[in-house]
Amino acid sequence: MARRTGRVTATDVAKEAGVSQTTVSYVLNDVSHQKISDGTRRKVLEAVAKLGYEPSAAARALRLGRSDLVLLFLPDVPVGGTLTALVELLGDELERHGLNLVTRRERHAPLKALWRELMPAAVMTAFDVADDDVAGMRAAGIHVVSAGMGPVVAPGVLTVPQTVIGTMQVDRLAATGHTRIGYAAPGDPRLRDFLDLRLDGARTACKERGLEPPVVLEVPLDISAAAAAAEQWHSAVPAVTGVCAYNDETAFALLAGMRRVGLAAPGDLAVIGVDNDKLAPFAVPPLTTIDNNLDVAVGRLARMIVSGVTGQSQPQTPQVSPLTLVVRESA
Amino acid sequence: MARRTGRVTATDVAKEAGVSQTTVSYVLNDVSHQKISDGTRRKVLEAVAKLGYEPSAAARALRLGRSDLVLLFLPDVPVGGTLTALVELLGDELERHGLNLVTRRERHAPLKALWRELMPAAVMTAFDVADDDVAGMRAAGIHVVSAGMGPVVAPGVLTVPQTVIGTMQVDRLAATGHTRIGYAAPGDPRLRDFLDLRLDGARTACKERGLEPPVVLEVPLDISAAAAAAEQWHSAVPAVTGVCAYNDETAFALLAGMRRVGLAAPGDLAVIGVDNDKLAPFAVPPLTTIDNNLDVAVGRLARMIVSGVTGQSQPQTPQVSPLTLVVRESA
DNA sequence: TTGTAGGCGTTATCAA
DNA sequence: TTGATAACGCCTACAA
Repeated sequence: MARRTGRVTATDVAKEAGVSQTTVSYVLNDVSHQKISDGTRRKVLEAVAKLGYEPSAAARALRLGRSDLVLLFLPDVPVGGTLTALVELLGDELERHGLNLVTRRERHAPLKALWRELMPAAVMTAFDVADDDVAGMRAAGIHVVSAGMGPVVAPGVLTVPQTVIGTMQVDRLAATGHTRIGYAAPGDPRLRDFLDLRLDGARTACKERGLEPPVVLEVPLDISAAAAAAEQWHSAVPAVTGVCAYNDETAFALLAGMRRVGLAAPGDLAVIGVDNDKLAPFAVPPLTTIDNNLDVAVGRLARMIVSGVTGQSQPQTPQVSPLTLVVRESA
Repeated sequence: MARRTGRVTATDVAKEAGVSQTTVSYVLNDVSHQKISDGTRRKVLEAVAKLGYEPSAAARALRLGRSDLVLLFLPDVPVGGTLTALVELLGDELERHGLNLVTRRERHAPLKALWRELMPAAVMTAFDVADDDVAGMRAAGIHVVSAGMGPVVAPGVLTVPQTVIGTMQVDRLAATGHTRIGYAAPGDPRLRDFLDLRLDGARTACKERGLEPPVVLEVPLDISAAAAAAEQWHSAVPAVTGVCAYNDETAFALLAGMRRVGLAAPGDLAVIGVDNDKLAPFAVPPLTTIDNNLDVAVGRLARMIVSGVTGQSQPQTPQVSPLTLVVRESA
């Protein structure tokens, strides 16, 4: 008695097609070193269609020692437009290859417990990850791809160079004549790691140009606080005339604060963001920003993963995500 | 010879603890009808910790006939803040209960193939789903929860009443003295279904108040186009003085367009959005909008799912997501 | 070219 | 209170 659950199994298909279950498996996975007669193949496929058979992912994973899951570990930061887009794009791309994306936040699950439990085909981390963790996963036959943010450049790593972001912001402000630079830091402490890197980039760029280091003020997503920061920059001596915002959200808040105290961009204070948020063109004035071109980066990541999983080991050269300046009116 | 893969199995734990593999299973799942002596339990747990054992999700799923995956089907619309938040919140909540969220877009995968393949513990759909599909899943022991958008009110369904959104927008405009209403439709055709419902709500509200039906214009995320629409509303006879925007994005575009042609909100044209986007307070002027309180709604959904999966069948009463008006300055 | 048989790691039934 | 043992559905040497 096999049939206790309502599930249609490969054995059912075999019975329906009048062949052995082995043959069904061969047909479905079209094994290269096996010749299947056309008649047999057709019979099997018909039976599959007729019964509506779907292979059990669990059984397959158990047998193969790896599932068709791809684990995405995200840093524990508030999801902005950037990470959202990453998840969406990646999910779409992977599912096109029969892979399923499972997303987790760093904090909740110890990385190791999860990959051991799930036996994913690949793990991707959106932050730099400890070398021995990577080694463990690789040893278990899992393909690891990480999107680091630091200066690390290694095989299997796609680097989104956070420091360069800060540098590009300062470059733009300097190019438009600003010599006293401010930096608008976000309120959320969880963004600390990213902030430090971007800020580093900005500091370096200032130093290289012989400018004073940027004047860092916190600009939370609150108009009053943003207004206070704006005034502080504006009334400093010498006055800060251009501000790098941590991201577009912060830039929006800053612009709103400036408006409240009668300061205009870019005249009184130029503002440049990061992310090229969907709403950036509609800011007042339209927001100049840095676009991280995530769609391009994610395409590469997805390709790395897919080619890794499907065996054809890609060149695996280190990749750096392209950053572009989007000039509008605020800086 | 068992050890071919590097995996630590329950058998390894048993050997280490000097008990049978069965006992390990009992301890780990603390089966209620089984008494385990404290000494045995301790030995097992120590062995688990020492070896770093993690149960195989695949084996478990195969044996149980259901995995710990929860399948989320999203409508094929551009992910706005709303859906993003939903995915994030739901994922966080579920992982707290050991469930893993897998997200798919409607278009790509036929619903049926996917749940048959994955044997998920639960399926959640962010749209109304065909009754026989639901029946099929329920028959397979899968818990189904859907977040419908229509007027359907059924057990296991959380309704986000899209029509009410339109109604509330008109209500607000009417309450502030507007009698000629406009409706700003988004450019993306994939939003059609949502649009129709929201627009219906707006139409109904107008009719009930004895107002003309809303003047519908398309406002894509493009300043020039938005400007043209704004002028058209403003110069109509009688002039449209208040506009319901499909969502906050559309509202931002509209406000930007108005600015370009010298129209001010709410004086020349009042604008009310939907979503309470993070950036809404920073619009010029700050955007009045409808908040769908997704966090609340998602909390309920997650609870429905978790309680369904863990067995304790919740009341399962139909739920309606709470909508609130957030008054700022644009309307 | 097709079929037989064994095992992947778990849970659950039954006997000890 | 504990331990053998049989599935769960699939893949894959190996035999026919």
